[in-house]
Amino acid sequence: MPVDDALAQDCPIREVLDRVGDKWSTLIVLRLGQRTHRFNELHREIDGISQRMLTLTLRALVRDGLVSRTAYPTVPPRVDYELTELGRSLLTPITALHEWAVAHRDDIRHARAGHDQAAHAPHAGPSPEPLAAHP
Amino acid sequence: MPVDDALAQDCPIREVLDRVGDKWSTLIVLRLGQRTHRFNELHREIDGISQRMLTLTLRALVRDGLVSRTAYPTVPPRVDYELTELGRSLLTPITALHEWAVAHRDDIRHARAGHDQAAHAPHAGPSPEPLAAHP
DNA sequence: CTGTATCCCCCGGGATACTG
DNA sequence: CAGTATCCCGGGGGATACAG
Repeated sequence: MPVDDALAQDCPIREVLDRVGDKWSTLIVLRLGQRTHRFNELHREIDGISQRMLTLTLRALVRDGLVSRTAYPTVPPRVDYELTELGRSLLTPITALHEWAVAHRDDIRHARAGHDQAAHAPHAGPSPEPLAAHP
Repeated sequence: MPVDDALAQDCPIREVLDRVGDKWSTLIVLRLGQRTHRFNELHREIDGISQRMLTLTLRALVRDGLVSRTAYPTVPPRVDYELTELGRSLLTPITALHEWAVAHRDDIRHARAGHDQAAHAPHAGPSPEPLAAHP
């Protein structure tokens, strides 16, 4: 499929990005990629997530068929969340993304540092502006 | 590298997700993966993006060393944006993500439809609740 | 053409309290 | 334990106008 289609307005990648895009979904999927988790396990392990967002994000993931929810009618209640096969298949690309992040984190750090320093420097731009006239 | 590290609080994937996460960055990178673009070309081709967000997102991408900006001091001005090598390397994982999206868009659609229908159905859940007592 | 500067609204999402 | 229900604030981001 041509990439152009992916860039059209109603393209599928937008839907996916709306899921992968929010950090919580991705972090949850990565966690569940390790093993099945209970609600509070996720709550404890994913630092900074609020109960509300954990609930909402899990609901969305279940709705999209990426995560399965199993409730045991015991007291106290127990609910297990685990990746579906679809969810596990998503693990592949987001793991690739994760690996890229790890491999290039320093590149980004350096780029930022260099860029910020250039901005604060007194003057004399690092790159001589290209000169040209265009039609 | 163990995935656990990626799930720690200050993990690199969070930084990356903050970039890839917002839909605009990814769409811009995909566009620039095709070819160099001028400002207004991106503005026209990326449906729905505001001038403000295009500017801000491009600035962030340049700052992170993913995109290079070349301004020609002509009148009218002309500015070219293109992926750096780092940017092109990012293209690989997000293309993988894109391909996943294309391959599984229907799966998600169906999952959603099924889930929503089950919610609206009069009664009789589709999956018989598992019964068990746990320690 | 390529931005910058403002205004301003909306809602994402945190904090807190309550329930089955 | 596993959620729901409310309140409420900040800032993300659109619309618009202006500038080099």
